[in-house]
Amino acid sequence: MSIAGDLIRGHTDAIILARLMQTDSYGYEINKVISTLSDGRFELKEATLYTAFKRLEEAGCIASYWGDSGAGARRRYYTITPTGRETCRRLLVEWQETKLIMDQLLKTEEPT
Amino acid sequence: MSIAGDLIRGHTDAIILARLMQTDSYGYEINKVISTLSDGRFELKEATLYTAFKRLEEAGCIASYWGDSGAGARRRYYTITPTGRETCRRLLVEWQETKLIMDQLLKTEEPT
DNA sequence: CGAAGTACCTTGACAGGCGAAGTATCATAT
DNA sequence: ATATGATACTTCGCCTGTCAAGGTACTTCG
Repeated sequence: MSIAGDLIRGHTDAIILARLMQTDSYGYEINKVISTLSDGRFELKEATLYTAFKRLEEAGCIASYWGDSGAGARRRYYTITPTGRETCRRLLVEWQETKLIMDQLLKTEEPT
Repeated sequence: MSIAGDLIRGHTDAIILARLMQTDSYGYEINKVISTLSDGRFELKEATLYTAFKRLEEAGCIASYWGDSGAGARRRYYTITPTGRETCRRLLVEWQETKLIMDQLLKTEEPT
């Protein structure tokens, strides 16, 4: 992985929820979308992803149901709950804030 | 803390190195600077900070020396090494990249 | 003297990411 | 038939970084 795992830590939930804001989906697909959207530079490992699903479901942010498998194994679809939407919005705001603060903290006046 | 610790996770090293790019400093002061620059919204806990110093020193990114204490206890100053500068530059680039990718991943078309 | 500010350090618990390994289904090629 | 590869989910256990808590030590001020 080009971008280390610790950089995504704390953002996994936000990423997953943001995906589910668009449409219901399932693990395998979400992983692919993330990979695609990031040009292959971000990648959630399966273990990470499914752990996150479990965590989010326990937190009431998402709900799951078994869906039809187009081709291959059965799929467990996830849908975002109202709580999840709210959490997602909060996380998005936090991300915007984090960006600003980080930019401030990382500012250097190193002579070129 | 308004911004959860996990959001900075993986960025601590970058923050510290960026500070040391400006000037030599010591733990207590760096913590204050971070707090000031972020309007009190980011805060590295002491344990985290000193753990990071240790990690960075072992990695050859920083070096330390005992300095004079203006008032109060003795201070262990840290200075950034060439390796540290290089690491810092890399982390800054990674941060820029992370921002772009995250923005991409968090994009939602939620109707207002 | 005692309290408060400055300054550093360590231990142990906890949580999240992830390598690894396993299970199961279906399509396609051999 | 059977093997391979893509699809798809799950669990276990390790590793690493954060942090609460507690400790040490010096200086200044009342």
